[in-house]
Amino acid sequence: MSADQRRIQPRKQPRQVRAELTRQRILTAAAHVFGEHGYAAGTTNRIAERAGISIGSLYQYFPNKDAILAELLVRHLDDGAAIAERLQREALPGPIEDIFRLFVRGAIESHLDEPRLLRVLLEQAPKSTDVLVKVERLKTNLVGYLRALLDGHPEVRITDTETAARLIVTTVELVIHQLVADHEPVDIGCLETELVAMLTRYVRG
Amino acid sequence: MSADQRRIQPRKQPRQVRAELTRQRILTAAAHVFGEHGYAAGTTNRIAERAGISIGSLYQYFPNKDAILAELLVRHLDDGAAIAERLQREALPGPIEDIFRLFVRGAIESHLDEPRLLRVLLEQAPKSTDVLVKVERLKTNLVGYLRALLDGHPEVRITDTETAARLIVTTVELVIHQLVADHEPVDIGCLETELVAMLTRYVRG
DNA sequence: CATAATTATGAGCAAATACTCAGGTCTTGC
DNA sequence: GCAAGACCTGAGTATTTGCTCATAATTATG
Repeated sequence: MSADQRRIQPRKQPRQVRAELTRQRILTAAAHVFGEHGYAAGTTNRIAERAGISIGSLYQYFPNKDAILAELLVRHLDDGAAIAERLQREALPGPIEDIFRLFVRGAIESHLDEPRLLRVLLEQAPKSTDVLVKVERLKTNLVGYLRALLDGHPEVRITDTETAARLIVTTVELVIHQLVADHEPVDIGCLETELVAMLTRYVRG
Repeated sequence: MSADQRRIQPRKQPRQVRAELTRQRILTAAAHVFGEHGYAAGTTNRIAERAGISIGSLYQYFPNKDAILAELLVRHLDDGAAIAERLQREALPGPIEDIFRLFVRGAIESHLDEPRLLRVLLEQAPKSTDVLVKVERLKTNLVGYLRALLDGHPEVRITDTETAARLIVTTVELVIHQLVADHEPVDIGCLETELVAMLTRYVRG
């Protein structure tokens, strides 16, 4: 397939309005197609067709197929980072349970639309170093914040806060991915309640 | 790509010893190649090359590429089912913490070798109805067993045992998949300890 | 209105790859 | 030792698909 991706800028910059519009149409179509067919079967021609443009136009805005999915992933990561930042401002000192609830809600919130695409993003996304760094940065940020929280909160009775923070972040992320994108419809409310309960009782010892 | 898979039996049956040997060599090679390159880039020619046989021989034992991965998945599922069955016999009435530890250890145990392949299996495996049924059956079995355990154990103080059982099974499965196949080496011992602690405190209320 | 710049088109190329088949080699059974 | 069947071979086929490029259409500029 491909692994190079040496051409970063497929063209200089979109300068007209219709150009930016076409770009958006491509990304929207790609989100649908990748979510529907997966990455391998989500062909560029299909994306162009769904976007209502020609295949040539598509390649004027993206250097290759990987770049399209990477762009979608970057957008999702930026959304996640924004939510995480918001949470870190909102979460005033209070019961650890409330903080966890905010945390879990934020995670659920950012995965409600387009769960199928999300799955593709995280499972089959081409692992360009550029994007991987961004993923790692977001995760490290979350883990660091959570660890500081665990260290400073009076309710918390845990020694290995490093491992605990990682476990919590990983658990929330994965469980939500799984259950939101799952075939069997799970009640989101129940899930939230139980997940928060699990985390709370865990850290309170 | 492919989605048919109408030819189930590529040939009647292996009747000589070398035939069965070749079959094994193909599966072993496929496990390596899929684990190394992923499903899409794990070409049948590469598998044949690694197995030291010709591409024609490969297609005498498997009707198509999907079938090879499906066979690997079925084997892993059978292993998992065997371990689960063993656990359900071993786990005598005792502290819930000990039971969870056995549970977690069993899960880790069955994912230690070939973690990369495991990832491919679960993320990119072709979802033939046949295999999906087997996955669902194993999961339902585990959830049912765990729910009965939660319902009957004196230490447990949880009302929604159905959701709890699902949450626990999902969490253990996903966290272990993630951390075992992860790039960053996480201490398995720490992980086991914390995971068991989390589950135990969760169900004890 | 004329010229240049930007954007759009889509037939077709090159490469990759799942899979076939005609014809070999090895094993078995008598 | 000799057929008959089981097993193996690998060059080649058919198809898919990411992507290019020559050309056309549209928009900006002066």
